[in-house]
Amino acid sequence: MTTRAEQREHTRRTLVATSRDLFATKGYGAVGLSEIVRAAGVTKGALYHHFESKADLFRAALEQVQREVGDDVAAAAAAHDDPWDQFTAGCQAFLTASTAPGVQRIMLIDGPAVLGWNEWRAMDEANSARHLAEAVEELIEKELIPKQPAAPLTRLLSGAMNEAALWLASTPQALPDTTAALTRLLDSLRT
Amino acid sequence: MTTRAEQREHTRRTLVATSRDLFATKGYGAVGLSEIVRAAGVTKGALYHHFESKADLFRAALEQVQREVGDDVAAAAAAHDDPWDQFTAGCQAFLTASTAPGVQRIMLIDGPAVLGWNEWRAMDEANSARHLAEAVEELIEKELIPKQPAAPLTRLLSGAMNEAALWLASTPQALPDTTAALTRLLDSLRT
DNA sequence: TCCTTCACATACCGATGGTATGTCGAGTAC
DNA sequence: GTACTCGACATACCATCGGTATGTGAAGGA
Repeated sequence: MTTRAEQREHTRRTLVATSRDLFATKGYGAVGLSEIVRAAGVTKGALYHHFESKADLFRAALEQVQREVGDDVAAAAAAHDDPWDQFTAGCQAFLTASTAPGVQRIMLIDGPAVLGWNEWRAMDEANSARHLAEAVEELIEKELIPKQPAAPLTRLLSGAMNEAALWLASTPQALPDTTAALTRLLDSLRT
Repeated sequence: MTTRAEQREHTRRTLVATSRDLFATKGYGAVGLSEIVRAAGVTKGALYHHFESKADLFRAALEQVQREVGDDVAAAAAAHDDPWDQFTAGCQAFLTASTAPGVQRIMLIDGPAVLGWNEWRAMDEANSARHLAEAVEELIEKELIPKQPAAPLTRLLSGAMNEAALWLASTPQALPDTTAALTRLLDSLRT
């Protein structure tokens, strides 16, 4: 026998997981609710019992993706002691994680379009991009990077890596050149 | 009396112009075809006579936006003789042009989502971002930037500036800090 | 045991992107 | 100048979509 809370959690999880797959492979606009509920084995009633709109369901999927990427970045950084090594390792880990299928489309393409850039940014900051901001702040504080406001530089780097990840998705053979270029860029920032 | 070619060109222009305004202010998904044709003073028949889908109309609007931005960048670069000055002036011009209303949403948010990243990239390369690629190649060739493949660095810089433009839209007071950070980043690349 | 509540399922709605067909005037051949 | 063609739309229509209102049966507290 399954308790109600278990059942609830199970349905919600399935909904997020299946919609995430569909959103990632076909894009938000090309996926209908009917397709989602069919693949999840529930009805539209269930969907609207858990989420208040299609965009709200997408938001849940996006949050999951961002948390996964954020965890990957944090884990890669934690493997080093030196702040600078943590920083570069985290950046490379972000590139790798973002190139994985099931991430790109949701996190970098449809995210801003569906939720609006401001909300997307807020979520990004709260999850995956938070580590980048903290790392940059620390490097500036320890003067491994010239004293300057942290936020603008963080955004520049975040944008550069986002774009690189998108490019790698369609040009995977450019991975070595791209990581090299990123490393060169980061190194050139050093004091 | 108006010739047929004139009439044709006129309706097409108004369609692109009005839809561009609507797309820019409300976003692609939130604008209906009925709203577009009403604002343009034509019917859906006319729209589908000129464009084969809503996305195709968007494509025309995007192309217009990109060309304008590209022209701005080229003009700013042409005002200088030194290659490095051309480069930095073009980058700053891109930031300014992209921050203008009626550009951001279409070019940076909805563009990739509606047309897919690959097509968006191809259009970007063909129009506004072409100048950046050429500038980077020239700088590398003249060894003002260390010898390296041009494409990856171009993408990193393009992404950084796109993100900066989006950030400035919601945080206009950060303009001086952001241009400073960009300048610092570009300078640090120099040989 | 009863009865409320919750987790859905069913049935339905307006609006949307897209299409098929109708219309009317500008161009063209004679 | 007349007749015919064709292109630039307008009108009418359709399937599907996101979203809502209502029904239902089982869980779980009293």
